[in-house]
Amino acid sequence: MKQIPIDDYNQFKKEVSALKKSCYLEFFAENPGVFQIKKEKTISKNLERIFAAALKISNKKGFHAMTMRDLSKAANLSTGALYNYFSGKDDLLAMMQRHRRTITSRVLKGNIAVEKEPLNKLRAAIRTHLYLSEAMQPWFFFSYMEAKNIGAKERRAAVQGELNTEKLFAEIVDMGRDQGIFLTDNALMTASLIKAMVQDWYLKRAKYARRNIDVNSYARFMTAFIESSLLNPKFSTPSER
Amino acid sequence: MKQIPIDDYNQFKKEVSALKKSCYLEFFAENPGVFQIKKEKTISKNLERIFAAALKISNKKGFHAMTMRDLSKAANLSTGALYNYFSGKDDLLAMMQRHRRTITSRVLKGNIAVEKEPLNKLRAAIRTHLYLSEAMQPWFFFSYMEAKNIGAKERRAAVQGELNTEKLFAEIVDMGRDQGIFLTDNALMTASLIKAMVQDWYLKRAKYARRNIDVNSYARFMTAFIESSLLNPKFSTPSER
DNA sequence: GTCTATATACGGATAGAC
DNA sequence: GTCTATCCGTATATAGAC
Repeated sequence: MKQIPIDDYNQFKKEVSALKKSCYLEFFAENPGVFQIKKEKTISKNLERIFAAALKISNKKGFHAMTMRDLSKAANLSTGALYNYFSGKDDLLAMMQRHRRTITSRVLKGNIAVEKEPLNKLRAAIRTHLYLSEAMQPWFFFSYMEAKNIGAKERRAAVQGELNTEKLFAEIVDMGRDQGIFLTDNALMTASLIKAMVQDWYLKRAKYARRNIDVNSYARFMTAFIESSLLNPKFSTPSER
Repeated sequence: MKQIPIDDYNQFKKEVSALKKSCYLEFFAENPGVFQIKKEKTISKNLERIFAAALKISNKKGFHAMTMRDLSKAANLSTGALYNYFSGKDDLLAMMQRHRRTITSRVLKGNIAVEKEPLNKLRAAIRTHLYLSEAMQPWFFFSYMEAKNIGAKERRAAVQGELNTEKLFAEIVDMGRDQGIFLTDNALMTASLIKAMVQDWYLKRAKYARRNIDVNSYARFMTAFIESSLLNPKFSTPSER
């Protein structure tokens, strides 16, 4: 997975946007016959419209409350046409969950792997997660809120995805502890708390927007707060930026 | 509001249980004519069954996906009888949201007011919030997940309730900073992060249960993590417990 | 590929007996 | 107070024309 720079949000956003599109096509290539549609161009364009509409409506009143009529109107496609892109509402939900998970996993792993020092890894992990959930906020909000409303198999995948993300954080904290840079008696619990904080960013987006706190301010504050708790004073470095 | 002790969870739980029941009766007394029911005993017993059933089903598959038939079966009342206790699904949802908010606000404010020192206030606030959301976990999970699926007026009340809770934390941090005990350059942001961490407790209950982390371990770890970040080293005290 | 029209089922709410 | 039976709107999904 190629790395996406994490010091410039605008640059990051552009690359995520490209990655999203390439994932549609990849999915299309890997699952021939799932769609009744032939042309890549058509499918890519319409999937994007469908997803955007589904996110907008679901995040306002819930996926289950969104009707196919709602969706067809917002996506500018008839209800009949929608069924060329997914086999039913459940299927649409599952597709969207998978799409978000795939992108998250790729971007996170890629960006963390680039860094070698625990402290830099931790900073990269936090900032990448924040940037990604900012660039795809409706997707993250949707995934979180609708996670329980899917079939058992898909739900297990969703839970597992969450645990994997947490594990990424935990491994970094663990490594830092082993090197004496971080002080903690429970790396996994530390990771849980960090995860809670990064999730708050996309779950309470409106609140932070009202207070004029953008993703960079949030990243700076959160990082400083965590490092102030976690860093071994013996190794203290000037704080980031 | 009388204080509920926060060093013993079992004791706490018992008192919250009593408070819950008294809130039903209070609501009943304050709104004569809302219910078609006459006897306090009947209404209290059935409301409890209805709420319990609604929480169980909604938290599994979402309030909107729960049908009146589901609810009637789980509550052991016919669909017709249910309408003696609320005027429709929307009304039920709103009632439940209000009930949770009322209790939260009373208990939190009461327990914080007892303490005078910022550090003790902070510890009381965190532990009370954790204990309360533990004793009423299904209620808190429900309120969070269904907050967006209600009418505009009720939603404003829900958002305001959240902000009030956050403000309780922020005021404590502010006071501590003024007294030189806490080090922070943004009390409100600190409160937001603390709130994100206490919320994680009731949102990811299953995860922590699987790891054998109970509410007391969580409280200890979280408190230690925050204090390690926030406390002015000049004033450092031996950590709690 | 997309549309309109429609089959079919399901859910909220009420009527009226007991 | 609670039940059963039922009305009626609405939702998903499909059929078939273009």
